[in-house]
Amino acid sequence: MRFRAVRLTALPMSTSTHPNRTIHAAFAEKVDAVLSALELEGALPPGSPRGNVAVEPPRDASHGDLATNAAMVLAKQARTNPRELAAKIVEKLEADPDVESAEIAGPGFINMRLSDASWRAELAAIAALGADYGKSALGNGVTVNVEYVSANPTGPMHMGHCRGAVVGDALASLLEFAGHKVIREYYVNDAGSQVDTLARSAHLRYREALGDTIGTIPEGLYPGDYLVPVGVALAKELGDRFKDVPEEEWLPIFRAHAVEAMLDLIREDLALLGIQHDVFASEAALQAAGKPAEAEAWLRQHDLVYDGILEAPKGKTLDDWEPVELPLFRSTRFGDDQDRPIKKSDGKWTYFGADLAYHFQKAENADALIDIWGADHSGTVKRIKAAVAALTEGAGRAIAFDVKLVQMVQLMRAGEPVKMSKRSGSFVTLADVVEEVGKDVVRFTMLTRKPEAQMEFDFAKVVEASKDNPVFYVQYAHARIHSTLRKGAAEGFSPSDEHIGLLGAEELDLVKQAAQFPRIVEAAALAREPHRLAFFLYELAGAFHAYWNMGNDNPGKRFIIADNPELSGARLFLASQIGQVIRNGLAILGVEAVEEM
RNA sequence: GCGCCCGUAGCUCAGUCGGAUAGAGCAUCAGAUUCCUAAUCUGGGGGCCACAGGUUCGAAUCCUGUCGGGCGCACCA
Repeated sequence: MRFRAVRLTALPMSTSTHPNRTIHAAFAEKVDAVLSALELEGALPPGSPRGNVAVEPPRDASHGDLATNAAMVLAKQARTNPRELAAKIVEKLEADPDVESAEIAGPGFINMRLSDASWRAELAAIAALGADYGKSALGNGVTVNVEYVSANPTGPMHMGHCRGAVVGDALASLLEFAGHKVIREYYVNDAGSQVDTLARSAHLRYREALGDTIGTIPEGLYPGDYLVPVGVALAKELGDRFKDVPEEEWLPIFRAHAVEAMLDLIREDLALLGIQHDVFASEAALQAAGKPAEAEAWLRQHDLVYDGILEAPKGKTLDDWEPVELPLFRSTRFGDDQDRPIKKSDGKWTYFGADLAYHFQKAENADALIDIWGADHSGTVKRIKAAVAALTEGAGRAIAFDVKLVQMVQLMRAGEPVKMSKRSGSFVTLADVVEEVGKDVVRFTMLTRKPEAQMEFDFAKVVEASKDNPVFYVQYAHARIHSTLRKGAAEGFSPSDEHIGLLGAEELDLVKQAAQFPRIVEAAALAREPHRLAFFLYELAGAFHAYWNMGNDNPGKRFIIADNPELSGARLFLASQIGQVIRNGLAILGVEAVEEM
């Protein structure tokens, strides 16, 4: 079976993966080398699996810079107890000039302190890599298709779409930064009954534009004003020849026009958030190209689609339920609770029937798929996972597929919920919110909670300029760094790595915190959780502000020391690199790193 | 009735493929500060990680069950 791409308007540019070795990766390799040496000496059986060996910063900084559980994980295989094995590991680690100290703690942890020189080298590495600092080769060029937003093209975007849009976009950027090729895709549901409703609503506005009195918009049609200009445009372009003719004659034409107009609206809304998709995939085009039929034929051939009758839903009474024979996909074979119809009794494809073919099409151009959905679609996750498994495994190429559910956002205004009603058309649009609070606030706020948790979005809290507001706090740190650099320049000081040997423990603590960035990027990418970056940035900003505050009481801790150009240069260099890391992180989240506030 | 997500401090939330004494902000309490590196600072108290079992050197984290909240549950999208 072979599907061709439908309207694959653009292929993503390949991201340059930048395999830079971070300090954490370098020390993980050192530990690994020690273990290999121990194998050669016979202290460890050769080929001991090391999958569970971790080298990471301990939770409690007083334990040192890095800790490893290697001795505890491998003690059993070495037929010894963890502390004894740890002693052997420690002996070898201590021989490394970059290891200041290595100690055994608790049940067999090994705590390491790294030399100041290695932290200074990491600081220099941030400067050398600049915007590339933190990039990872983790993704290994694997192409990931991230499908997000995919709102029905029946009107402008409202706040219900916003969280998924931001999370999806940040995730896409994160994966790119971590070495993946990414396709940002939007699935356009332009084949269902909703776009027919849209077409009828547009026709009404068209008649209105031609002078008909339309009165109140009938129940079941979209009442929003945004269709008025669509009607005007249609009247201008088509004249009055579709005014009094049967629906069959104008519906497809009006539908196509209206959908295109709505997509323009949506693209504008997305642009306000800084979001741009690579591909808008049309459901109608997919169907016109016969993709669902191809999928059905293939599935029937493999006994994965059959004609059957659905059982009546349990725990719910439906007055008009009657048994009907439909083509059903055997999703139960892949863990779903029920087989699912791919066609309706009128012969048209169900949403699922088309979606199944659509996912297979995506799988043809990518190695892994991610869908970002609203939590109200949680019930359909199993069936689509089943479909992807059936189609891709059947085609001999199993594809990693992940559905991320994004919970609803409760809009609040000064503690009171904002009422939204779709029926009356009084929903809060995304454009209104962005206009009121700004793109950066919307994006960052949406990323300060894990997506699967419900969240509140309070207009009042979110624009507050204080340290209680994470967006402000992080941006302020960056702005503060730049104002310091400006001030330094005005006084004749510029950042320089010449004397970074002058930086002491408190300054290096800042470096240690910033040096976590590459790890956080990888962990967030693996977990597909961009919000981890937001928390990291908040903490890094906090550490920077805390250091800054020391300068209030102790002028010797300020960045600019008038009579000490060497130290000033080194500290400004430090500040500049902290700024670089904040900038890199904010760039992934799509939030501007402002230089002034 | 079934499925998915969630349950961590008074509140809003983090918590690294299982790791050491479970963290942050708000609120509260006690101090500092009115200087300019504006849009505060330092510190304290506060926890049965919903509950009960299980897995193992070790569980907030994994598994099972119970309770509570959200979302969804014929061919809609």
